[in-house]
Amino acid sequence: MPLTVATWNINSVRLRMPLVAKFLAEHQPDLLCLQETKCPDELFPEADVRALGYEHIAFHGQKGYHGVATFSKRPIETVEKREFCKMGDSRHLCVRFEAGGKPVLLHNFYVPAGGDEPDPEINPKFRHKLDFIAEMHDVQADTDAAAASILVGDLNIAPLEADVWSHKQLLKVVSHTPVETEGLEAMRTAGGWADLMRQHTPPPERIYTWWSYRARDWEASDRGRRLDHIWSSASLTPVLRDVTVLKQARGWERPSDHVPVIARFDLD
DNA sequence: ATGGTAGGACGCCTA
Repeated sequence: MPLTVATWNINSVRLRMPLVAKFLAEHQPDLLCLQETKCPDELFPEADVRALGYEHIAFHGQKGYHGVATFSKRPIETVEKREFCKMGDSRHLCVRFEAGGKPVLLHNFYVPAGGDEPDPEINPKFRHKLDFIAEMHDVQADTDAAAASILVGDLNIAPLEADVWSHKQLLKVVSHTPVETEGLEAMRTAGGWADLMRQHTPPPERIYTWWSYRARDWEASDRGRRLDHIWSSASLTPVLRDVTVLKQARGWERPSDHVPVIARFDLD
């Protein structure tokens, strides 16, 4: 039985609990990391998640915005809920679990979207996004705290040309500007992280995990971006079996604008 | 060049 880890920006966990239930029933990942739960901790639907067979739950939420949560079939220990940029936002959650008899750290991130104007001088939200990525530099893949690390989440950046529907048309659009894409790649390599979604699907093959709500027909126009990511320490790349992007979830009833991404490892 | 949709919480911010 492979170890399976999934990530999904759910855009309100309470509204979309039926979709979470459908996804967990059909795919049964060992761990699921959600972003944009938009749910204060005291209102988190823990009982619903337990009823789906996920007994081990950690969350870091706030009212109205942001929020991350990690569900697991195996025991987890909350390691850290780190505050980035002294903003008081709930955008990170790190848990530890065991796989292959060894401890693994799992970081769940929701990186700021950054607003519309890609200029940090006039747009504080873009400044915040760049500062957030800079602060992520000290989240390292190799630490004394575990034998391996996984980092997942909505990083709100599509780093490669093959991660967007039009590289040229998105060069000045927040999520694909050079300062973001280069910043994210610099942070990823400095941290010792491997981009698992590109291990078996290298460019120029396109990968998207997000399609805007604003399109008349998201599937026909297919103007997607790869904003969601699964990274790991080098210790896990030899045991990566595959990564699946569940594109069909974008067509479910009242969907999130992001779809789940699932990585399977030959570990138990 | 613009505006398009969605969620939380109920006027407007964020994505």
